[in-house]
Order: sequence, then C-alpha cells, then structure tokens
Amino acid sequence: MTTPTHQHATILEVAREAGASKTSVSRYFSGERERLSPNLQTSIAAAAQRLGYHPNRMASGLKGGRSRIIGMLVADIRNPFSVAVMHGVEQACRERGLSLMVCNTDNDSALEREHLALLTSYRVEGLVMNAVGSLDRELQALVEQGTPLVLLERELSQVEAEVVGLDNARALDLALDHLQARGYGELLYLSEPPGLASPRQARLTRFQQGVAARALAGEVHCQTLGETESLNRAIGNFLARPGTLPKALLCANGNATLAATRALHSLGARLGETGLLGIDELDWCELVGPGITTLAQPTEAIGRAAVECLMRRRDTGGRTMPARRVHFQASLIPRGSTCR
Amino acid sequence: MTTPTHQHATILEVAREAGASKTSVSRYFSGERERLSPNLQTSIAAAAQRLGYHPNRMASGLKGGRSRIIGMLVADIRNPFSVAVMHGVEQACRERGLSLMVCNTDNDSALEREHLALLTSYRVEGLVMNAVGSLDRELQALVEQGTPLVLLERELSQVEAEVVGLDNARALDLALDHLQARGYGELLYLSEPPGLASPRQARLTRFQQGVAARALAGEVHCQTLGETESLNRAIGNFLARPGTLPKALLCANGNATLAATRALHSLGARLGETGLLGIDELDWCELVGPGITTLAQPTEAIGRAAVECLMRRRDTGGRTMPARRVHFQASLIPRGSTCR
DNA sequence: TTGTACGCGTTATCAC
DNA sequence: GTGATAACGCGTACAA
Repeated sequence: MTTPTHQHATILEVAREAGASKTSVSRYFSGERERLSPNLQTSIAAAAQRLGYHPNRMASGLKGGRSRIIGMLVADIRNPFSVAVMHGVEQACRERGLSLMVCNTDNDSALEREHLALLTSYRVEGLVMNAVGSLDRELQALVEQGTPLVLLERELSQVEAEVVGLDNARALDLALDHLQARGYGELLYLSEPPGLASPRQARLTRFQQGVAARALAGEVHCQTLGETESLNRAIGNFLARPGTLPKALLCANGNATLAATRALHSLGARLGETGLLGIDELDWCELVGPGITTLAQPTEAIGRAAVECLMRRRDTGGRTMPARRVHFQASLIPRGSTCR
Repeated sequence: MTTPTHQHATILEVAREAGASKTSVSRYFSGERERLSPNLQTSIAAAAQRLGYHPNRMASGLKGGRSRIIGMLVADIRNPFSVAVMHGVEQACRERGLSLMVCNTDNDSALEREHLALLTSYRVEGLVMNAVGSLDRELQALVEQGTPLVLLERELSQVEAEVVGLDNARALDLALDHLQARGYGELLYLSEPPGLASPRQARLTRFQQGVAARALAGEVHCQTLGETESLNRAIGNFLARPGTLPKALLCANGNATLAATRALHSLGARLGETGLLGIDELDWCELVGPGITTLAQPTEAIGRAAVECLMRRRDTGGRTMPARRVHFQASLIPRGSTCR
C-alpha cells in the first residue's frame, strides 16, 4: 500500500513500484505492450494504477518533438457556425489521438497575434484558423518552420496553406436561383464589411455578378452589424422604395441573418412578403414566423477536412507540396420566408 | 538528408547568436529583463528576432512543473450556454497568462473519462468541468494530486471541489412567481432526466416545492429531448386536458426551451395563450412569435468566477481549504410568451 | 526480453 | 550583471 502522494507519479516511480525498468514502463504506455512479458504487463499496470500514473505529455513532447496538440484560432467562438466546425475538428483530432487547443480571438487582431504566439510556443503540430487580421508575416514564419496550416474560408494570398471552405460561387448561385424562382426581383445583400476576409469578398462579388446575369435589381449593405439603427434605416429605405417587384434580403452569414431578422421584426415586416434567405443554418430558423429559408453548410465535414489536410501536409513533409483548396457545397433548405 | 525546413530555434541558438549565455536569454524572456544590461537586452532581442525564437512552453512546463494550461471539460459544446461560460473562462485565463484547453465530451461518459486522462497528462494547473458521468474516482485522484477543480453547477458529493453556478432555488421562485402573477395556474415542467446532474435535480425539486407552496397545479416531463413524438404527445395531452386555468410550460434549460418551442410550433399552439418560460437566454428568444420569456444567467461572470476559484485554491495550497460554493442570480426577461 | 545512458529546451542554483 | 551546470520526465539507441 502506497501513501497517496500529492505529486504526480513519474515513470521512474512506477518502474520501482513494479520492480521493472523505466524502459519497460515507457514501452507499456507507448503501445508496445505486446513485447513485454505478461508478468511484467500486469505488475506495471498494477503499479501505475496504485500510483495514479499518467505519462507526462510535456516531457514526451519535448523529447520527440511532437506535442500531439493541434491549435485552432477562431474568430468568434459565439458564432454557432464556428462551433460546429470546431466540433468536426475536434472529432477528427480525437480519432487521431490529437488534442485540440482552441483560442478565440473575438475578432480582435491584437488578440489573434497574441494567441498565435501562444500556440506556437506550445509547438502545435498543426494550425486551423479562420481568424481576422493580417498576420501574414507570422504565419509565413510558422509555415517555414514546418507547421502545417489550414485556413477556414479566408485565404491569404501571401501564405502557402490549404484552404477549406464553402464553394461560395455556387452557394450564391443557388440562393439567387431560388429567390428568382420564387418571384423576388429586388434584392438587398447584407454582410459585414468584407475587409480581409476573402469569403465575404467572394460571396459579395458573386452576388453582384449573379444579380447582373439574372437581370435582377441588387443592392448591398456592408456595415458592422452592431449598429442597429443604421441597419434598420437601410432596410427600411429598401422596403419603402417604390418598385413593382417583390423584395428580398439575402444574408451573408448567420450573424447577418440574426440582425436582419431583428430588423424586419422591429419594422413589422411580414416574412415571405418580404423575402429572407440566410447563409448558415441555425437552430431557430424554422421557428421564426413561417420559417427562414437557409443555405446550410456541411460544418462537421469542413472541420474534419481541415484536420485531414493538416495531417496530409505533415506526412508529406510540409511545404514541398503545392497548396490546395477544398470546397464544399451548400444545401438549400426552403422555408416560408421565401414564399409569398 | 538535410531537412529543408529549419526547425524551431532554441534558447541555446539565440544565446550563441547574441553572444550571451542561456541563462541571460532565459531571464530576458522570463520577465527579468531589468536585471540585464541594456546592451545585452538589445542584442538578445535582435538575435531572437532574427531566428524567430519563441520559448518552448513544453520545456519550461517540464522544468518548472507549471504547464500554464487550464483544462475545461464541457458536456455539450453546441449548447450556447456552455460556450458563453467558456468565453468567460477564456477571458479570465488570458488575463492571467494562462492557456485554455477545452474538451467536449458530447454527453458521453467514456469520452469524458478519456478527455480527463488527456488533460491530466498535460499537467493542467486547474480543471473546470460541467460534464456528465460519474468520474468520482478519477476526480478524487486528481484533487489529491493537488490539481484545483471547479465544478460548474453539477456537484459531486464525493469530491472536494468548488462549485460555481446559478442559485437554482431562487431562479425557480422567480419563474413561478412570474407565471403566477401572469395568471397561469397549471404548469408543465420540461427537463432532461436529472440523472447525476445536480442542477437539474435542484431545479426540479424546487419546482415541485414551489408549485405546492403556491397552490398551483404542476406536472413534470423528464425525458431525453431527442424523442420528438414523446414530447409532442406529453405536451399535447397537457394542453388538451380540461381545466379552468391557463396553462404554461416551464423549461429547465436552453435545450428544453428549443424542444418545447418546436413542439408548440408543430401543435399550432399560440404563445402567450399557452405560457412559455425558459431558463437560459438565447439569441432567438425575442424573435419567435411574441417573444419568449426567459431567465438569463450571468454566463461570463460564472466563467470568470470559476477561474478565480481555481487560482485561489492553487495559491492557498489546494486541498487544505474547505470546498466552497458560489451562486449567481438569474434575471427575468419578460416577453410575450407569458402574456395572455 | 530487459536495463543503462544520454539528450530534448528550459529554469533554478549556485559561483564569479 | 553574468555565466556554468544540474535537474525536470521521458524516449530511445545500445548494451546485456
């Protein structure tokens, strides 16, 4: 019987307790149990059990150079879309025996830099990010040090990295086709300012192209969604403008959908009469009024694909491979908000 | 074959590059810059800059025994409440120079055990959890090893740990008072099965006491919320039952609110005529029908308080201190769903 | 099959 | 002020 220590047991203590050597204990916990005699196996297991031993990943990561940690930099952890992708990332990591360290940057560029340094200092074996700022220099350094990098959606021209995300062009085509088929002729596109975030840019561009190609009337409102009055005014003006064709709002992401729904709600607009279509499926979209039509993204698949890219890149020796792109398709969920 | 990627720079390389010793470089990066001569400081800074050096936290964690990592075990990462608390935890960690390692157990007891072992193996300096299973033995071991532990809501009688969470009794009193004031006389309480999760138990118990004390009619439906038909039937029966007093649903958490709203939606019930009150405030509660009345929890404060407890316990030497409880108050947000 | 010795990058303890 | 050196816990040649 051993006295309950308040320290963590080490491999050496387990070895002594089991009457074996460090090496054997190390083997036991490194998946080479078969090569040990049954006797040793049981006594090591018993000793480890008694001492509550867990291998120290800090130490093993130091020696082997493998931290077994994947880092993830998320722009907005309170966005359900990000969480869903993260869920996929996490599952894929677990299946590979990796841990996930998630940092939320709250759309703050300084925070992003800070968190990136942090993840670097833990020697993460790969990095998944969808964050904000222009960290080109730091990311370039990271990639040159041999750390695989996958960008969610936002692509940075400077840095050699995989990009995983939605096929934005086809998603917008899908949305525009649907709205046109339902008879809406004047559209207002709602988005946060594109800034450096390339998917926002890609969606916006395709919206403008698509509107022109379909001979629809299209307007754009790009503004921080926090400014409620400004948004309400913009939507109010759009709806009040004289016009013969039915009007609809197209929202670039989940946050925009939420903001638009609130605005329409406070303006007293009836969903359907005023069309509403949002990119990103959310829990509550089926519950508001006649339901909100959405374009759902395969979030889990996106997360898993990110990890797959990471691992592939790691196994093929990093930057010698050309950067790739993985696109997923959105699926339309028609509801009452696009039904007149 | 020479590796094409130059590895991470080490403290030794920086020292050589700067013409200094390891010790000085270590001091420079450990907040003891003042004790170095200005000359040394600049040359170390320059060398580190050239080499892109970041201290290896794995190594420093090994030597000093401080990983600078806080672990968090979350039962359901897709629950917005959990994410909001996590956000608070993260902020508090950052302010203290700690990193956060989050593991999602997906309400799976086996996964929970696995993740706990993982976090232990990284020698987390503290653990925040709100997870499911009965991990009493493992947690007890953790605490005895000197790792501070804070439980969110769910308390485990066996283990000595702080508990941070809502004042469930007063929250339910608030809810019942509101419903009674609004004239609802027959209540149906919706919850997932209490099982080992003590807050569910606490809320349920208080509901039953409170209903009796107020001479209201109260029923309870505790079932996995995934079973839609069962839930619909239960709510349908409740509403169809002859009775003179207005009826209302009381939902034990955000998931229950979502399920109840869906059920009422599919049953064609009108919110308000049928009362609805949910614990946990969600983005969409103001948007559905006339709005859903909720009891909001101070999520960020709960997360921050958890980290504070952790740190306090660590600084006072862990298990010598008696376990404590921190309770927060919910605040009522009245909306149309409790207005006839 | 099992044991020994060394190195991973860092911090702490001394000496100068 | 600065520098040499010994741990920290583990993996792994290499020896037995």
